[in-house]
Amino acid sequence: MNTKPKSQYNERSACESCGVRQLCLPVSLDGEALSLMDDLVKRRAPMKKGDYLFRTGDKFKSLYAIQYGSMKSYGLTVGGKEQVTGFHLTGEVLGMDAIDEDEHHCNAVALEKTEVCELPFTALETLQNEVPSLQRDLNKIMSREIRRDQHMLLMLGSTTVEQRMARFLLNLYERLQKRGASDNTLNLSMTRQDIGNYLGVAFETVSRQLAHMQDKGILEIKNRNIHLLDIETLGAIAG
Amino acid sequence: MNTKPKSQYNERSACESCGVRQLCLPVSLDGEALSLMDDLVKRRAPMKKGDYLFRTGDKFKSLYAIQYGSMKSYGLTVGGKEQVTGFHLTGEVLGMDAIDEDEHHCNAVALEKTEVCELPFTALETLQNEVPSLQRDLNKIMSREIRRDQHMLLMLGSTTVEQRMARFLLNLYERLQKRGASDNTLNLSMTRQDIGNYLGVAFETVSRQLAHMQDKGILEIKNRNIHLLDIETLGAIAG
DNA sequence: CGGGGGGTTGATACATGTCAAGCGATGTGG
DNA sequence: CCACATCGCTTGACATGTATCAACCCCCCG
Repeated sequence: MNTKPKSQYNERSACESCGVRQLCLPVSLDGEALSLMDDLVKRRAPMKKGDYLFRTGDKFKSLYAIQYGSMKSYGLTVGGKEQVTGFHLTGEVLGMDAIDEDEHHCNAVALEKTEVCELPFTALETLQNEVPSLQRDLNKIMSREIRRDQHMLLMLGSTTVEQRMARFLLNLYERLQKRGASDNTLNLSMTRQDIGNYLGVAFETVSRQLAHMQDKGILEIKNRNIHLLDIETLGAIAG
Repeated sequence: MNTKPKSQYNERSACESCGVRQLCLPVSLDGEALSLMDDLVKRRAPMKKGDYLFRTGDKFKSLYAIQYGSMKSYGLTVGGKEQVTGFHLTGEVLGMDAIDEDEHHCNAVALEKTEVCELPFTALETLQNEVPSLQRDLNKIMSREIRRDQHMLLMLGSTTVEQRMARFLLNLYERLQKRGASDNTLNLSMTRQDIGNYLGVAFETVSRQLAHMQDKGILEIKNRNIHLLDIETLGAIAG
């Protein structure tokens, strides 16, 4: 049904709503280039909680930009245990780890109802040749991902669990702020288990740390909603 | 003295010896492109232990490829404490975190006598336009860096220190193997303190863990030389 | 309504951080 | 070239934080 040229316009809307403009920011594309870009963006059927976007070993085809929802990525240790490597929020790009060896090196699974835009990579590379500014943008997006990961490393390097927890929460907070969140509430889509796995602590410890922070008046817990009350103190704990 | 065109040939040699061919691998450049590439690579004076390659806030100008030696990169927490984010060995590329916002976000300091090649980034981007394969290579290099960092995250996510230690050692081992190391000896250029900081444990614990592994016959410690005796067991501990 | 997964909380053992002392290697200045 | 100072490393003792096991509750979903 979507074979008519007009359908491209649908995709274009899709693209814009999925935030390609935001994602690629600072996107320096002019109208024409943007249109070319829009043409290559594919929509994907919405995923429900637990659906996989890709798995370890899958052939690399596309980058994915999260339109709404959230995902987690994880690898398996040699022992076969799950090891969470990251959480991905609306507006962020996944799959860049796969460019090098042409296959994915982690599993990406939706934590809630989630929709992504697909950016076929060969098309992206071709377009890169025609539009130098796109090449710059892609470099920047990848650079940002590198910085994000290194920031995480910095986060996890702390000795005390309280610090890691504080840094984790602040990190989520900042990422949401960047996306235009107005209030101080984090709607965690991941389980305590995921958080603990990610931070390298037992999930009971996550629970206790949160409770402790609540006691100190730093935040308020309502199931998976964390309302941050005292961001300054949280920052002080983070170090 | 080096103003004659011939001097470019020196630089070319420099480039090759610094491993641009290796670094950019799979480098698909043909002779002409490689020559262009060589032209843009700059040599840098050797650094001695403690010299800085760049610091947080420095304007981003170049990527750097380590010709020989090793470096560590670290950031500062809000509290002003050092937080090691990575160790970089011969043949690896630094500085990619800075592309996005045009300034460096960490400090890079030599851990021993070290020499790097400088790859001025604007020149690299220009050349990228002329040589599409270079663009692919750069994408791949950045992708590899992303994967490296995510692998580290996976490493640090474990609860037991023994595991982290094992993963750390194996990681170094693998990186050296890739660079053609033949024996199983790690010549650590970083202090126990750096390792502890990086792994999020007290440096005394690093010391004890190593001693413990030595007791079990997994490795042999001679100051900063770690001779791996039983890599299988080490892998089993790593999980 | 029942079941199950996720979350909290408590008790206990153990691992790790911290403080402290001493050792060894390295480099510097006399 | 040696002596000394310094830094890095190891090892011990102790207190504390965290993992682990277990019981229970809550909420969501079927």
